Amino acid sequence: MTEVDWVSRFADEVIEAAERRAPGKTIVCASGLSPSGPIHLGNLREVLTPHLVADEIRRRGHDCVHILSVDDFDRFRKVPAGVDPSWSEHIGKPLTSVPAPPGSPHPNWAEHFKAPLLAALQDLGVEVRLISQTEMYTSGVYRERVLLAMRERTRIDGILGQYRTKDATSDEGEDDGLGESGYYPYKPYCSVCERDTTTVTAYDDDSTTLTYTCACGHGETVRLSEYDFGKLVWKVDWPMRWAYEGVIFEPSGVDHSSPGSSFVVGGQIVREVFGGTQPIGPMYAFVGISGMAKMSSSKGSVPTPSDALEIMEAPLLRWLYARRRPNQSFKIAFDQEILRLYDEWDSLQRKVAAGTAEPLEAIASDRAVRTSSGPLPTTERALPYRMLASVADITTGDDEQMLRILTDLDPDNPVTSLDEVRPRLDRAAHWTATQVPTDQRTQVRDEPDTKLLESLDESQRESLRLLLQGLDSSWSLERLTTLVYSVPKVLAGLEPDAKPTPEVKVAQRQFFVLVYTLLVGRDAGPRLPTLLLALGADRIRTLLT
RNA sequence: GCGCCGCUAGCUCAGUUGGUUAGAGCAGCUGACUCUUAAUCAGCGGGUCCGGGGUUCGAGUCCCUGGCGGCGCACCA
Repeated sequence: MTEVDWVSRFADEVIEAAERRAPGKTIVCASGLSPSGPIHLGNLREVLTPHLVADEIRRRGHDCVHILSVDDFDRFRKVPAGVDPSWSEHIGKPLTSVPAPPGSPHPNWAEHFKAPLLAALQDLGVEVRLISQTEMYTSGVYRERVLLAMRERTRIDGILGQYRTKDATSDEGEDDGLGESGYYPYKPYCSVCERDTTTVTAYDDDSTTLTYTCACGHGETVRLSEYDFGKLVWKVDWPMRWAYEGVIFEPSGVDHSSPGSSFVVGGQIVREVFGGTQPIGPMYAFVGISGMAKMSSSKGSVPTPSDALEIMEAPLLRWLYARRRPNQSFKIAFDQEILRLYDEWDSLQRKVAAGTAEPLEAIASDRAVRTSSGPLPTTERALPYRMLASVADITTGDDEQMLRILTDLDPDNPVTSLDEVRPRLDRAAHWTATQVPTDQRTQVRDEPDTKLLESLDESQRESLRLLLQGLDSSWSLERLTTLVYSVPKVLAGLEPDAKPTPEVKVAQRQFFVLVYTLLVGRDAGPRLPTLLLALGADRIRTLLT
């Protein structure tokens, strides 16, 4: 078969471009993230898209590195809701110079948001070479490029000018050489207050002396060839890094698709100023969330990769990103949809095992379950997520009870330890506990429904009596199953193991509804024998009499 | 105003360089099942491929033009 997915197509393109641009050298795929706040599932696409492509390139035997640039040298822009307003004094400082939010174990703001992402990436099997922009700038490795950009500032200003649309006539005055109003692609952080509330007032190419004033009152003249506390403005910074790292592939969000956006402008700057080439850069669409029980967006609590990994296993999350082309938006299920999603995944795994999966499906599955370094951890015994969620629901996640129920499930091949069904069980339990609305949780009644009990007719009472009578001698999942189905038969005068007539079937339904109503206050619930087993005989007696 | 993306079955999406009767999963319907992991299995029905033009022997696919929806941009990173 010659079916190819989007990952493979990009890999073709990247390998070809790499051979043209830098034959024999390690292929560079790149991602960039700003740790200015929680790194959410949309940002994950910035990492997973190059990851999948890089992984495919490696699978084909090429040298390939995936770099992850962390823009931790960006300025702290605003204090998010929920953080002490006093943090506003840090606005303008590099993210690595801002203290982490209160209570965080991390040394600074950037670390605080970066750490959980790195943990998630590890779980996802994503291997990257981390690059801290703070380290890069302050260690001076970009120095030559910074000086180059300053020397070329007029050219850069001209390029940027081509994309400026706002009343170009008003304050336009050929101000190229005029110190104060001149354009500088570099912004120093103030050496006293650490903020970027600075203005460059003079620069001399030969001596590289740069004079700036800061809103804090400080002002000084430094030698840019020695001063490393500052950075290129974003639209110049990005192309500079493309050239520096030799990036061949780096996607970007759709917000970079506008005219005059950094990706478009960057393409011109990297060519004309840095003598580099623009990477292949698909735009990826946004990732939405379905469900996410009542998380008010005003609180700014958008789900992160770590949040997703608490309710689903890593291969499943990888699958979601791998099976859709980058330009398609998709949603990640935090609501009931996840049950369907897991069903679909399990069914796909069965098809793959049987060799009956569609080629494209099989490819997506393969990208989800392994990387070029090997397979991702899986659950040894992949019981249906739906069932695990149910078991967690009625036992409220109690290990002992869950094990008992799971053990009784299949007596011929019993679950002997919860570890067999982990980590999937933990994901399902966590989902049940955190995402299922309380009105959909199984809520076992505290008190008997006396009103309903009193209104029952004689045959209904008799059915309950028969059930209670048989409880003790039927205390296993299988025997309880037999018991609950036999009650209506006996009531109809048939043998307990008689073949059910249509009338009996109707009676069974009604009986089940009655028991469900009395136990959980609804007309349906987890499979009845399972529910009974979970509740225990005493509780059942209390509620049914 | 400008730009990017999307529009195919009730829903979520496949549909390869244009090529026979447009596919899948879920949902739905029907049936099976001494009988239910909030099931399972088998089968069935279901589409003006957003509208309108054009190119072509042939268009879901290419071009133009409207519409609707999402996202973004205007010297911010």
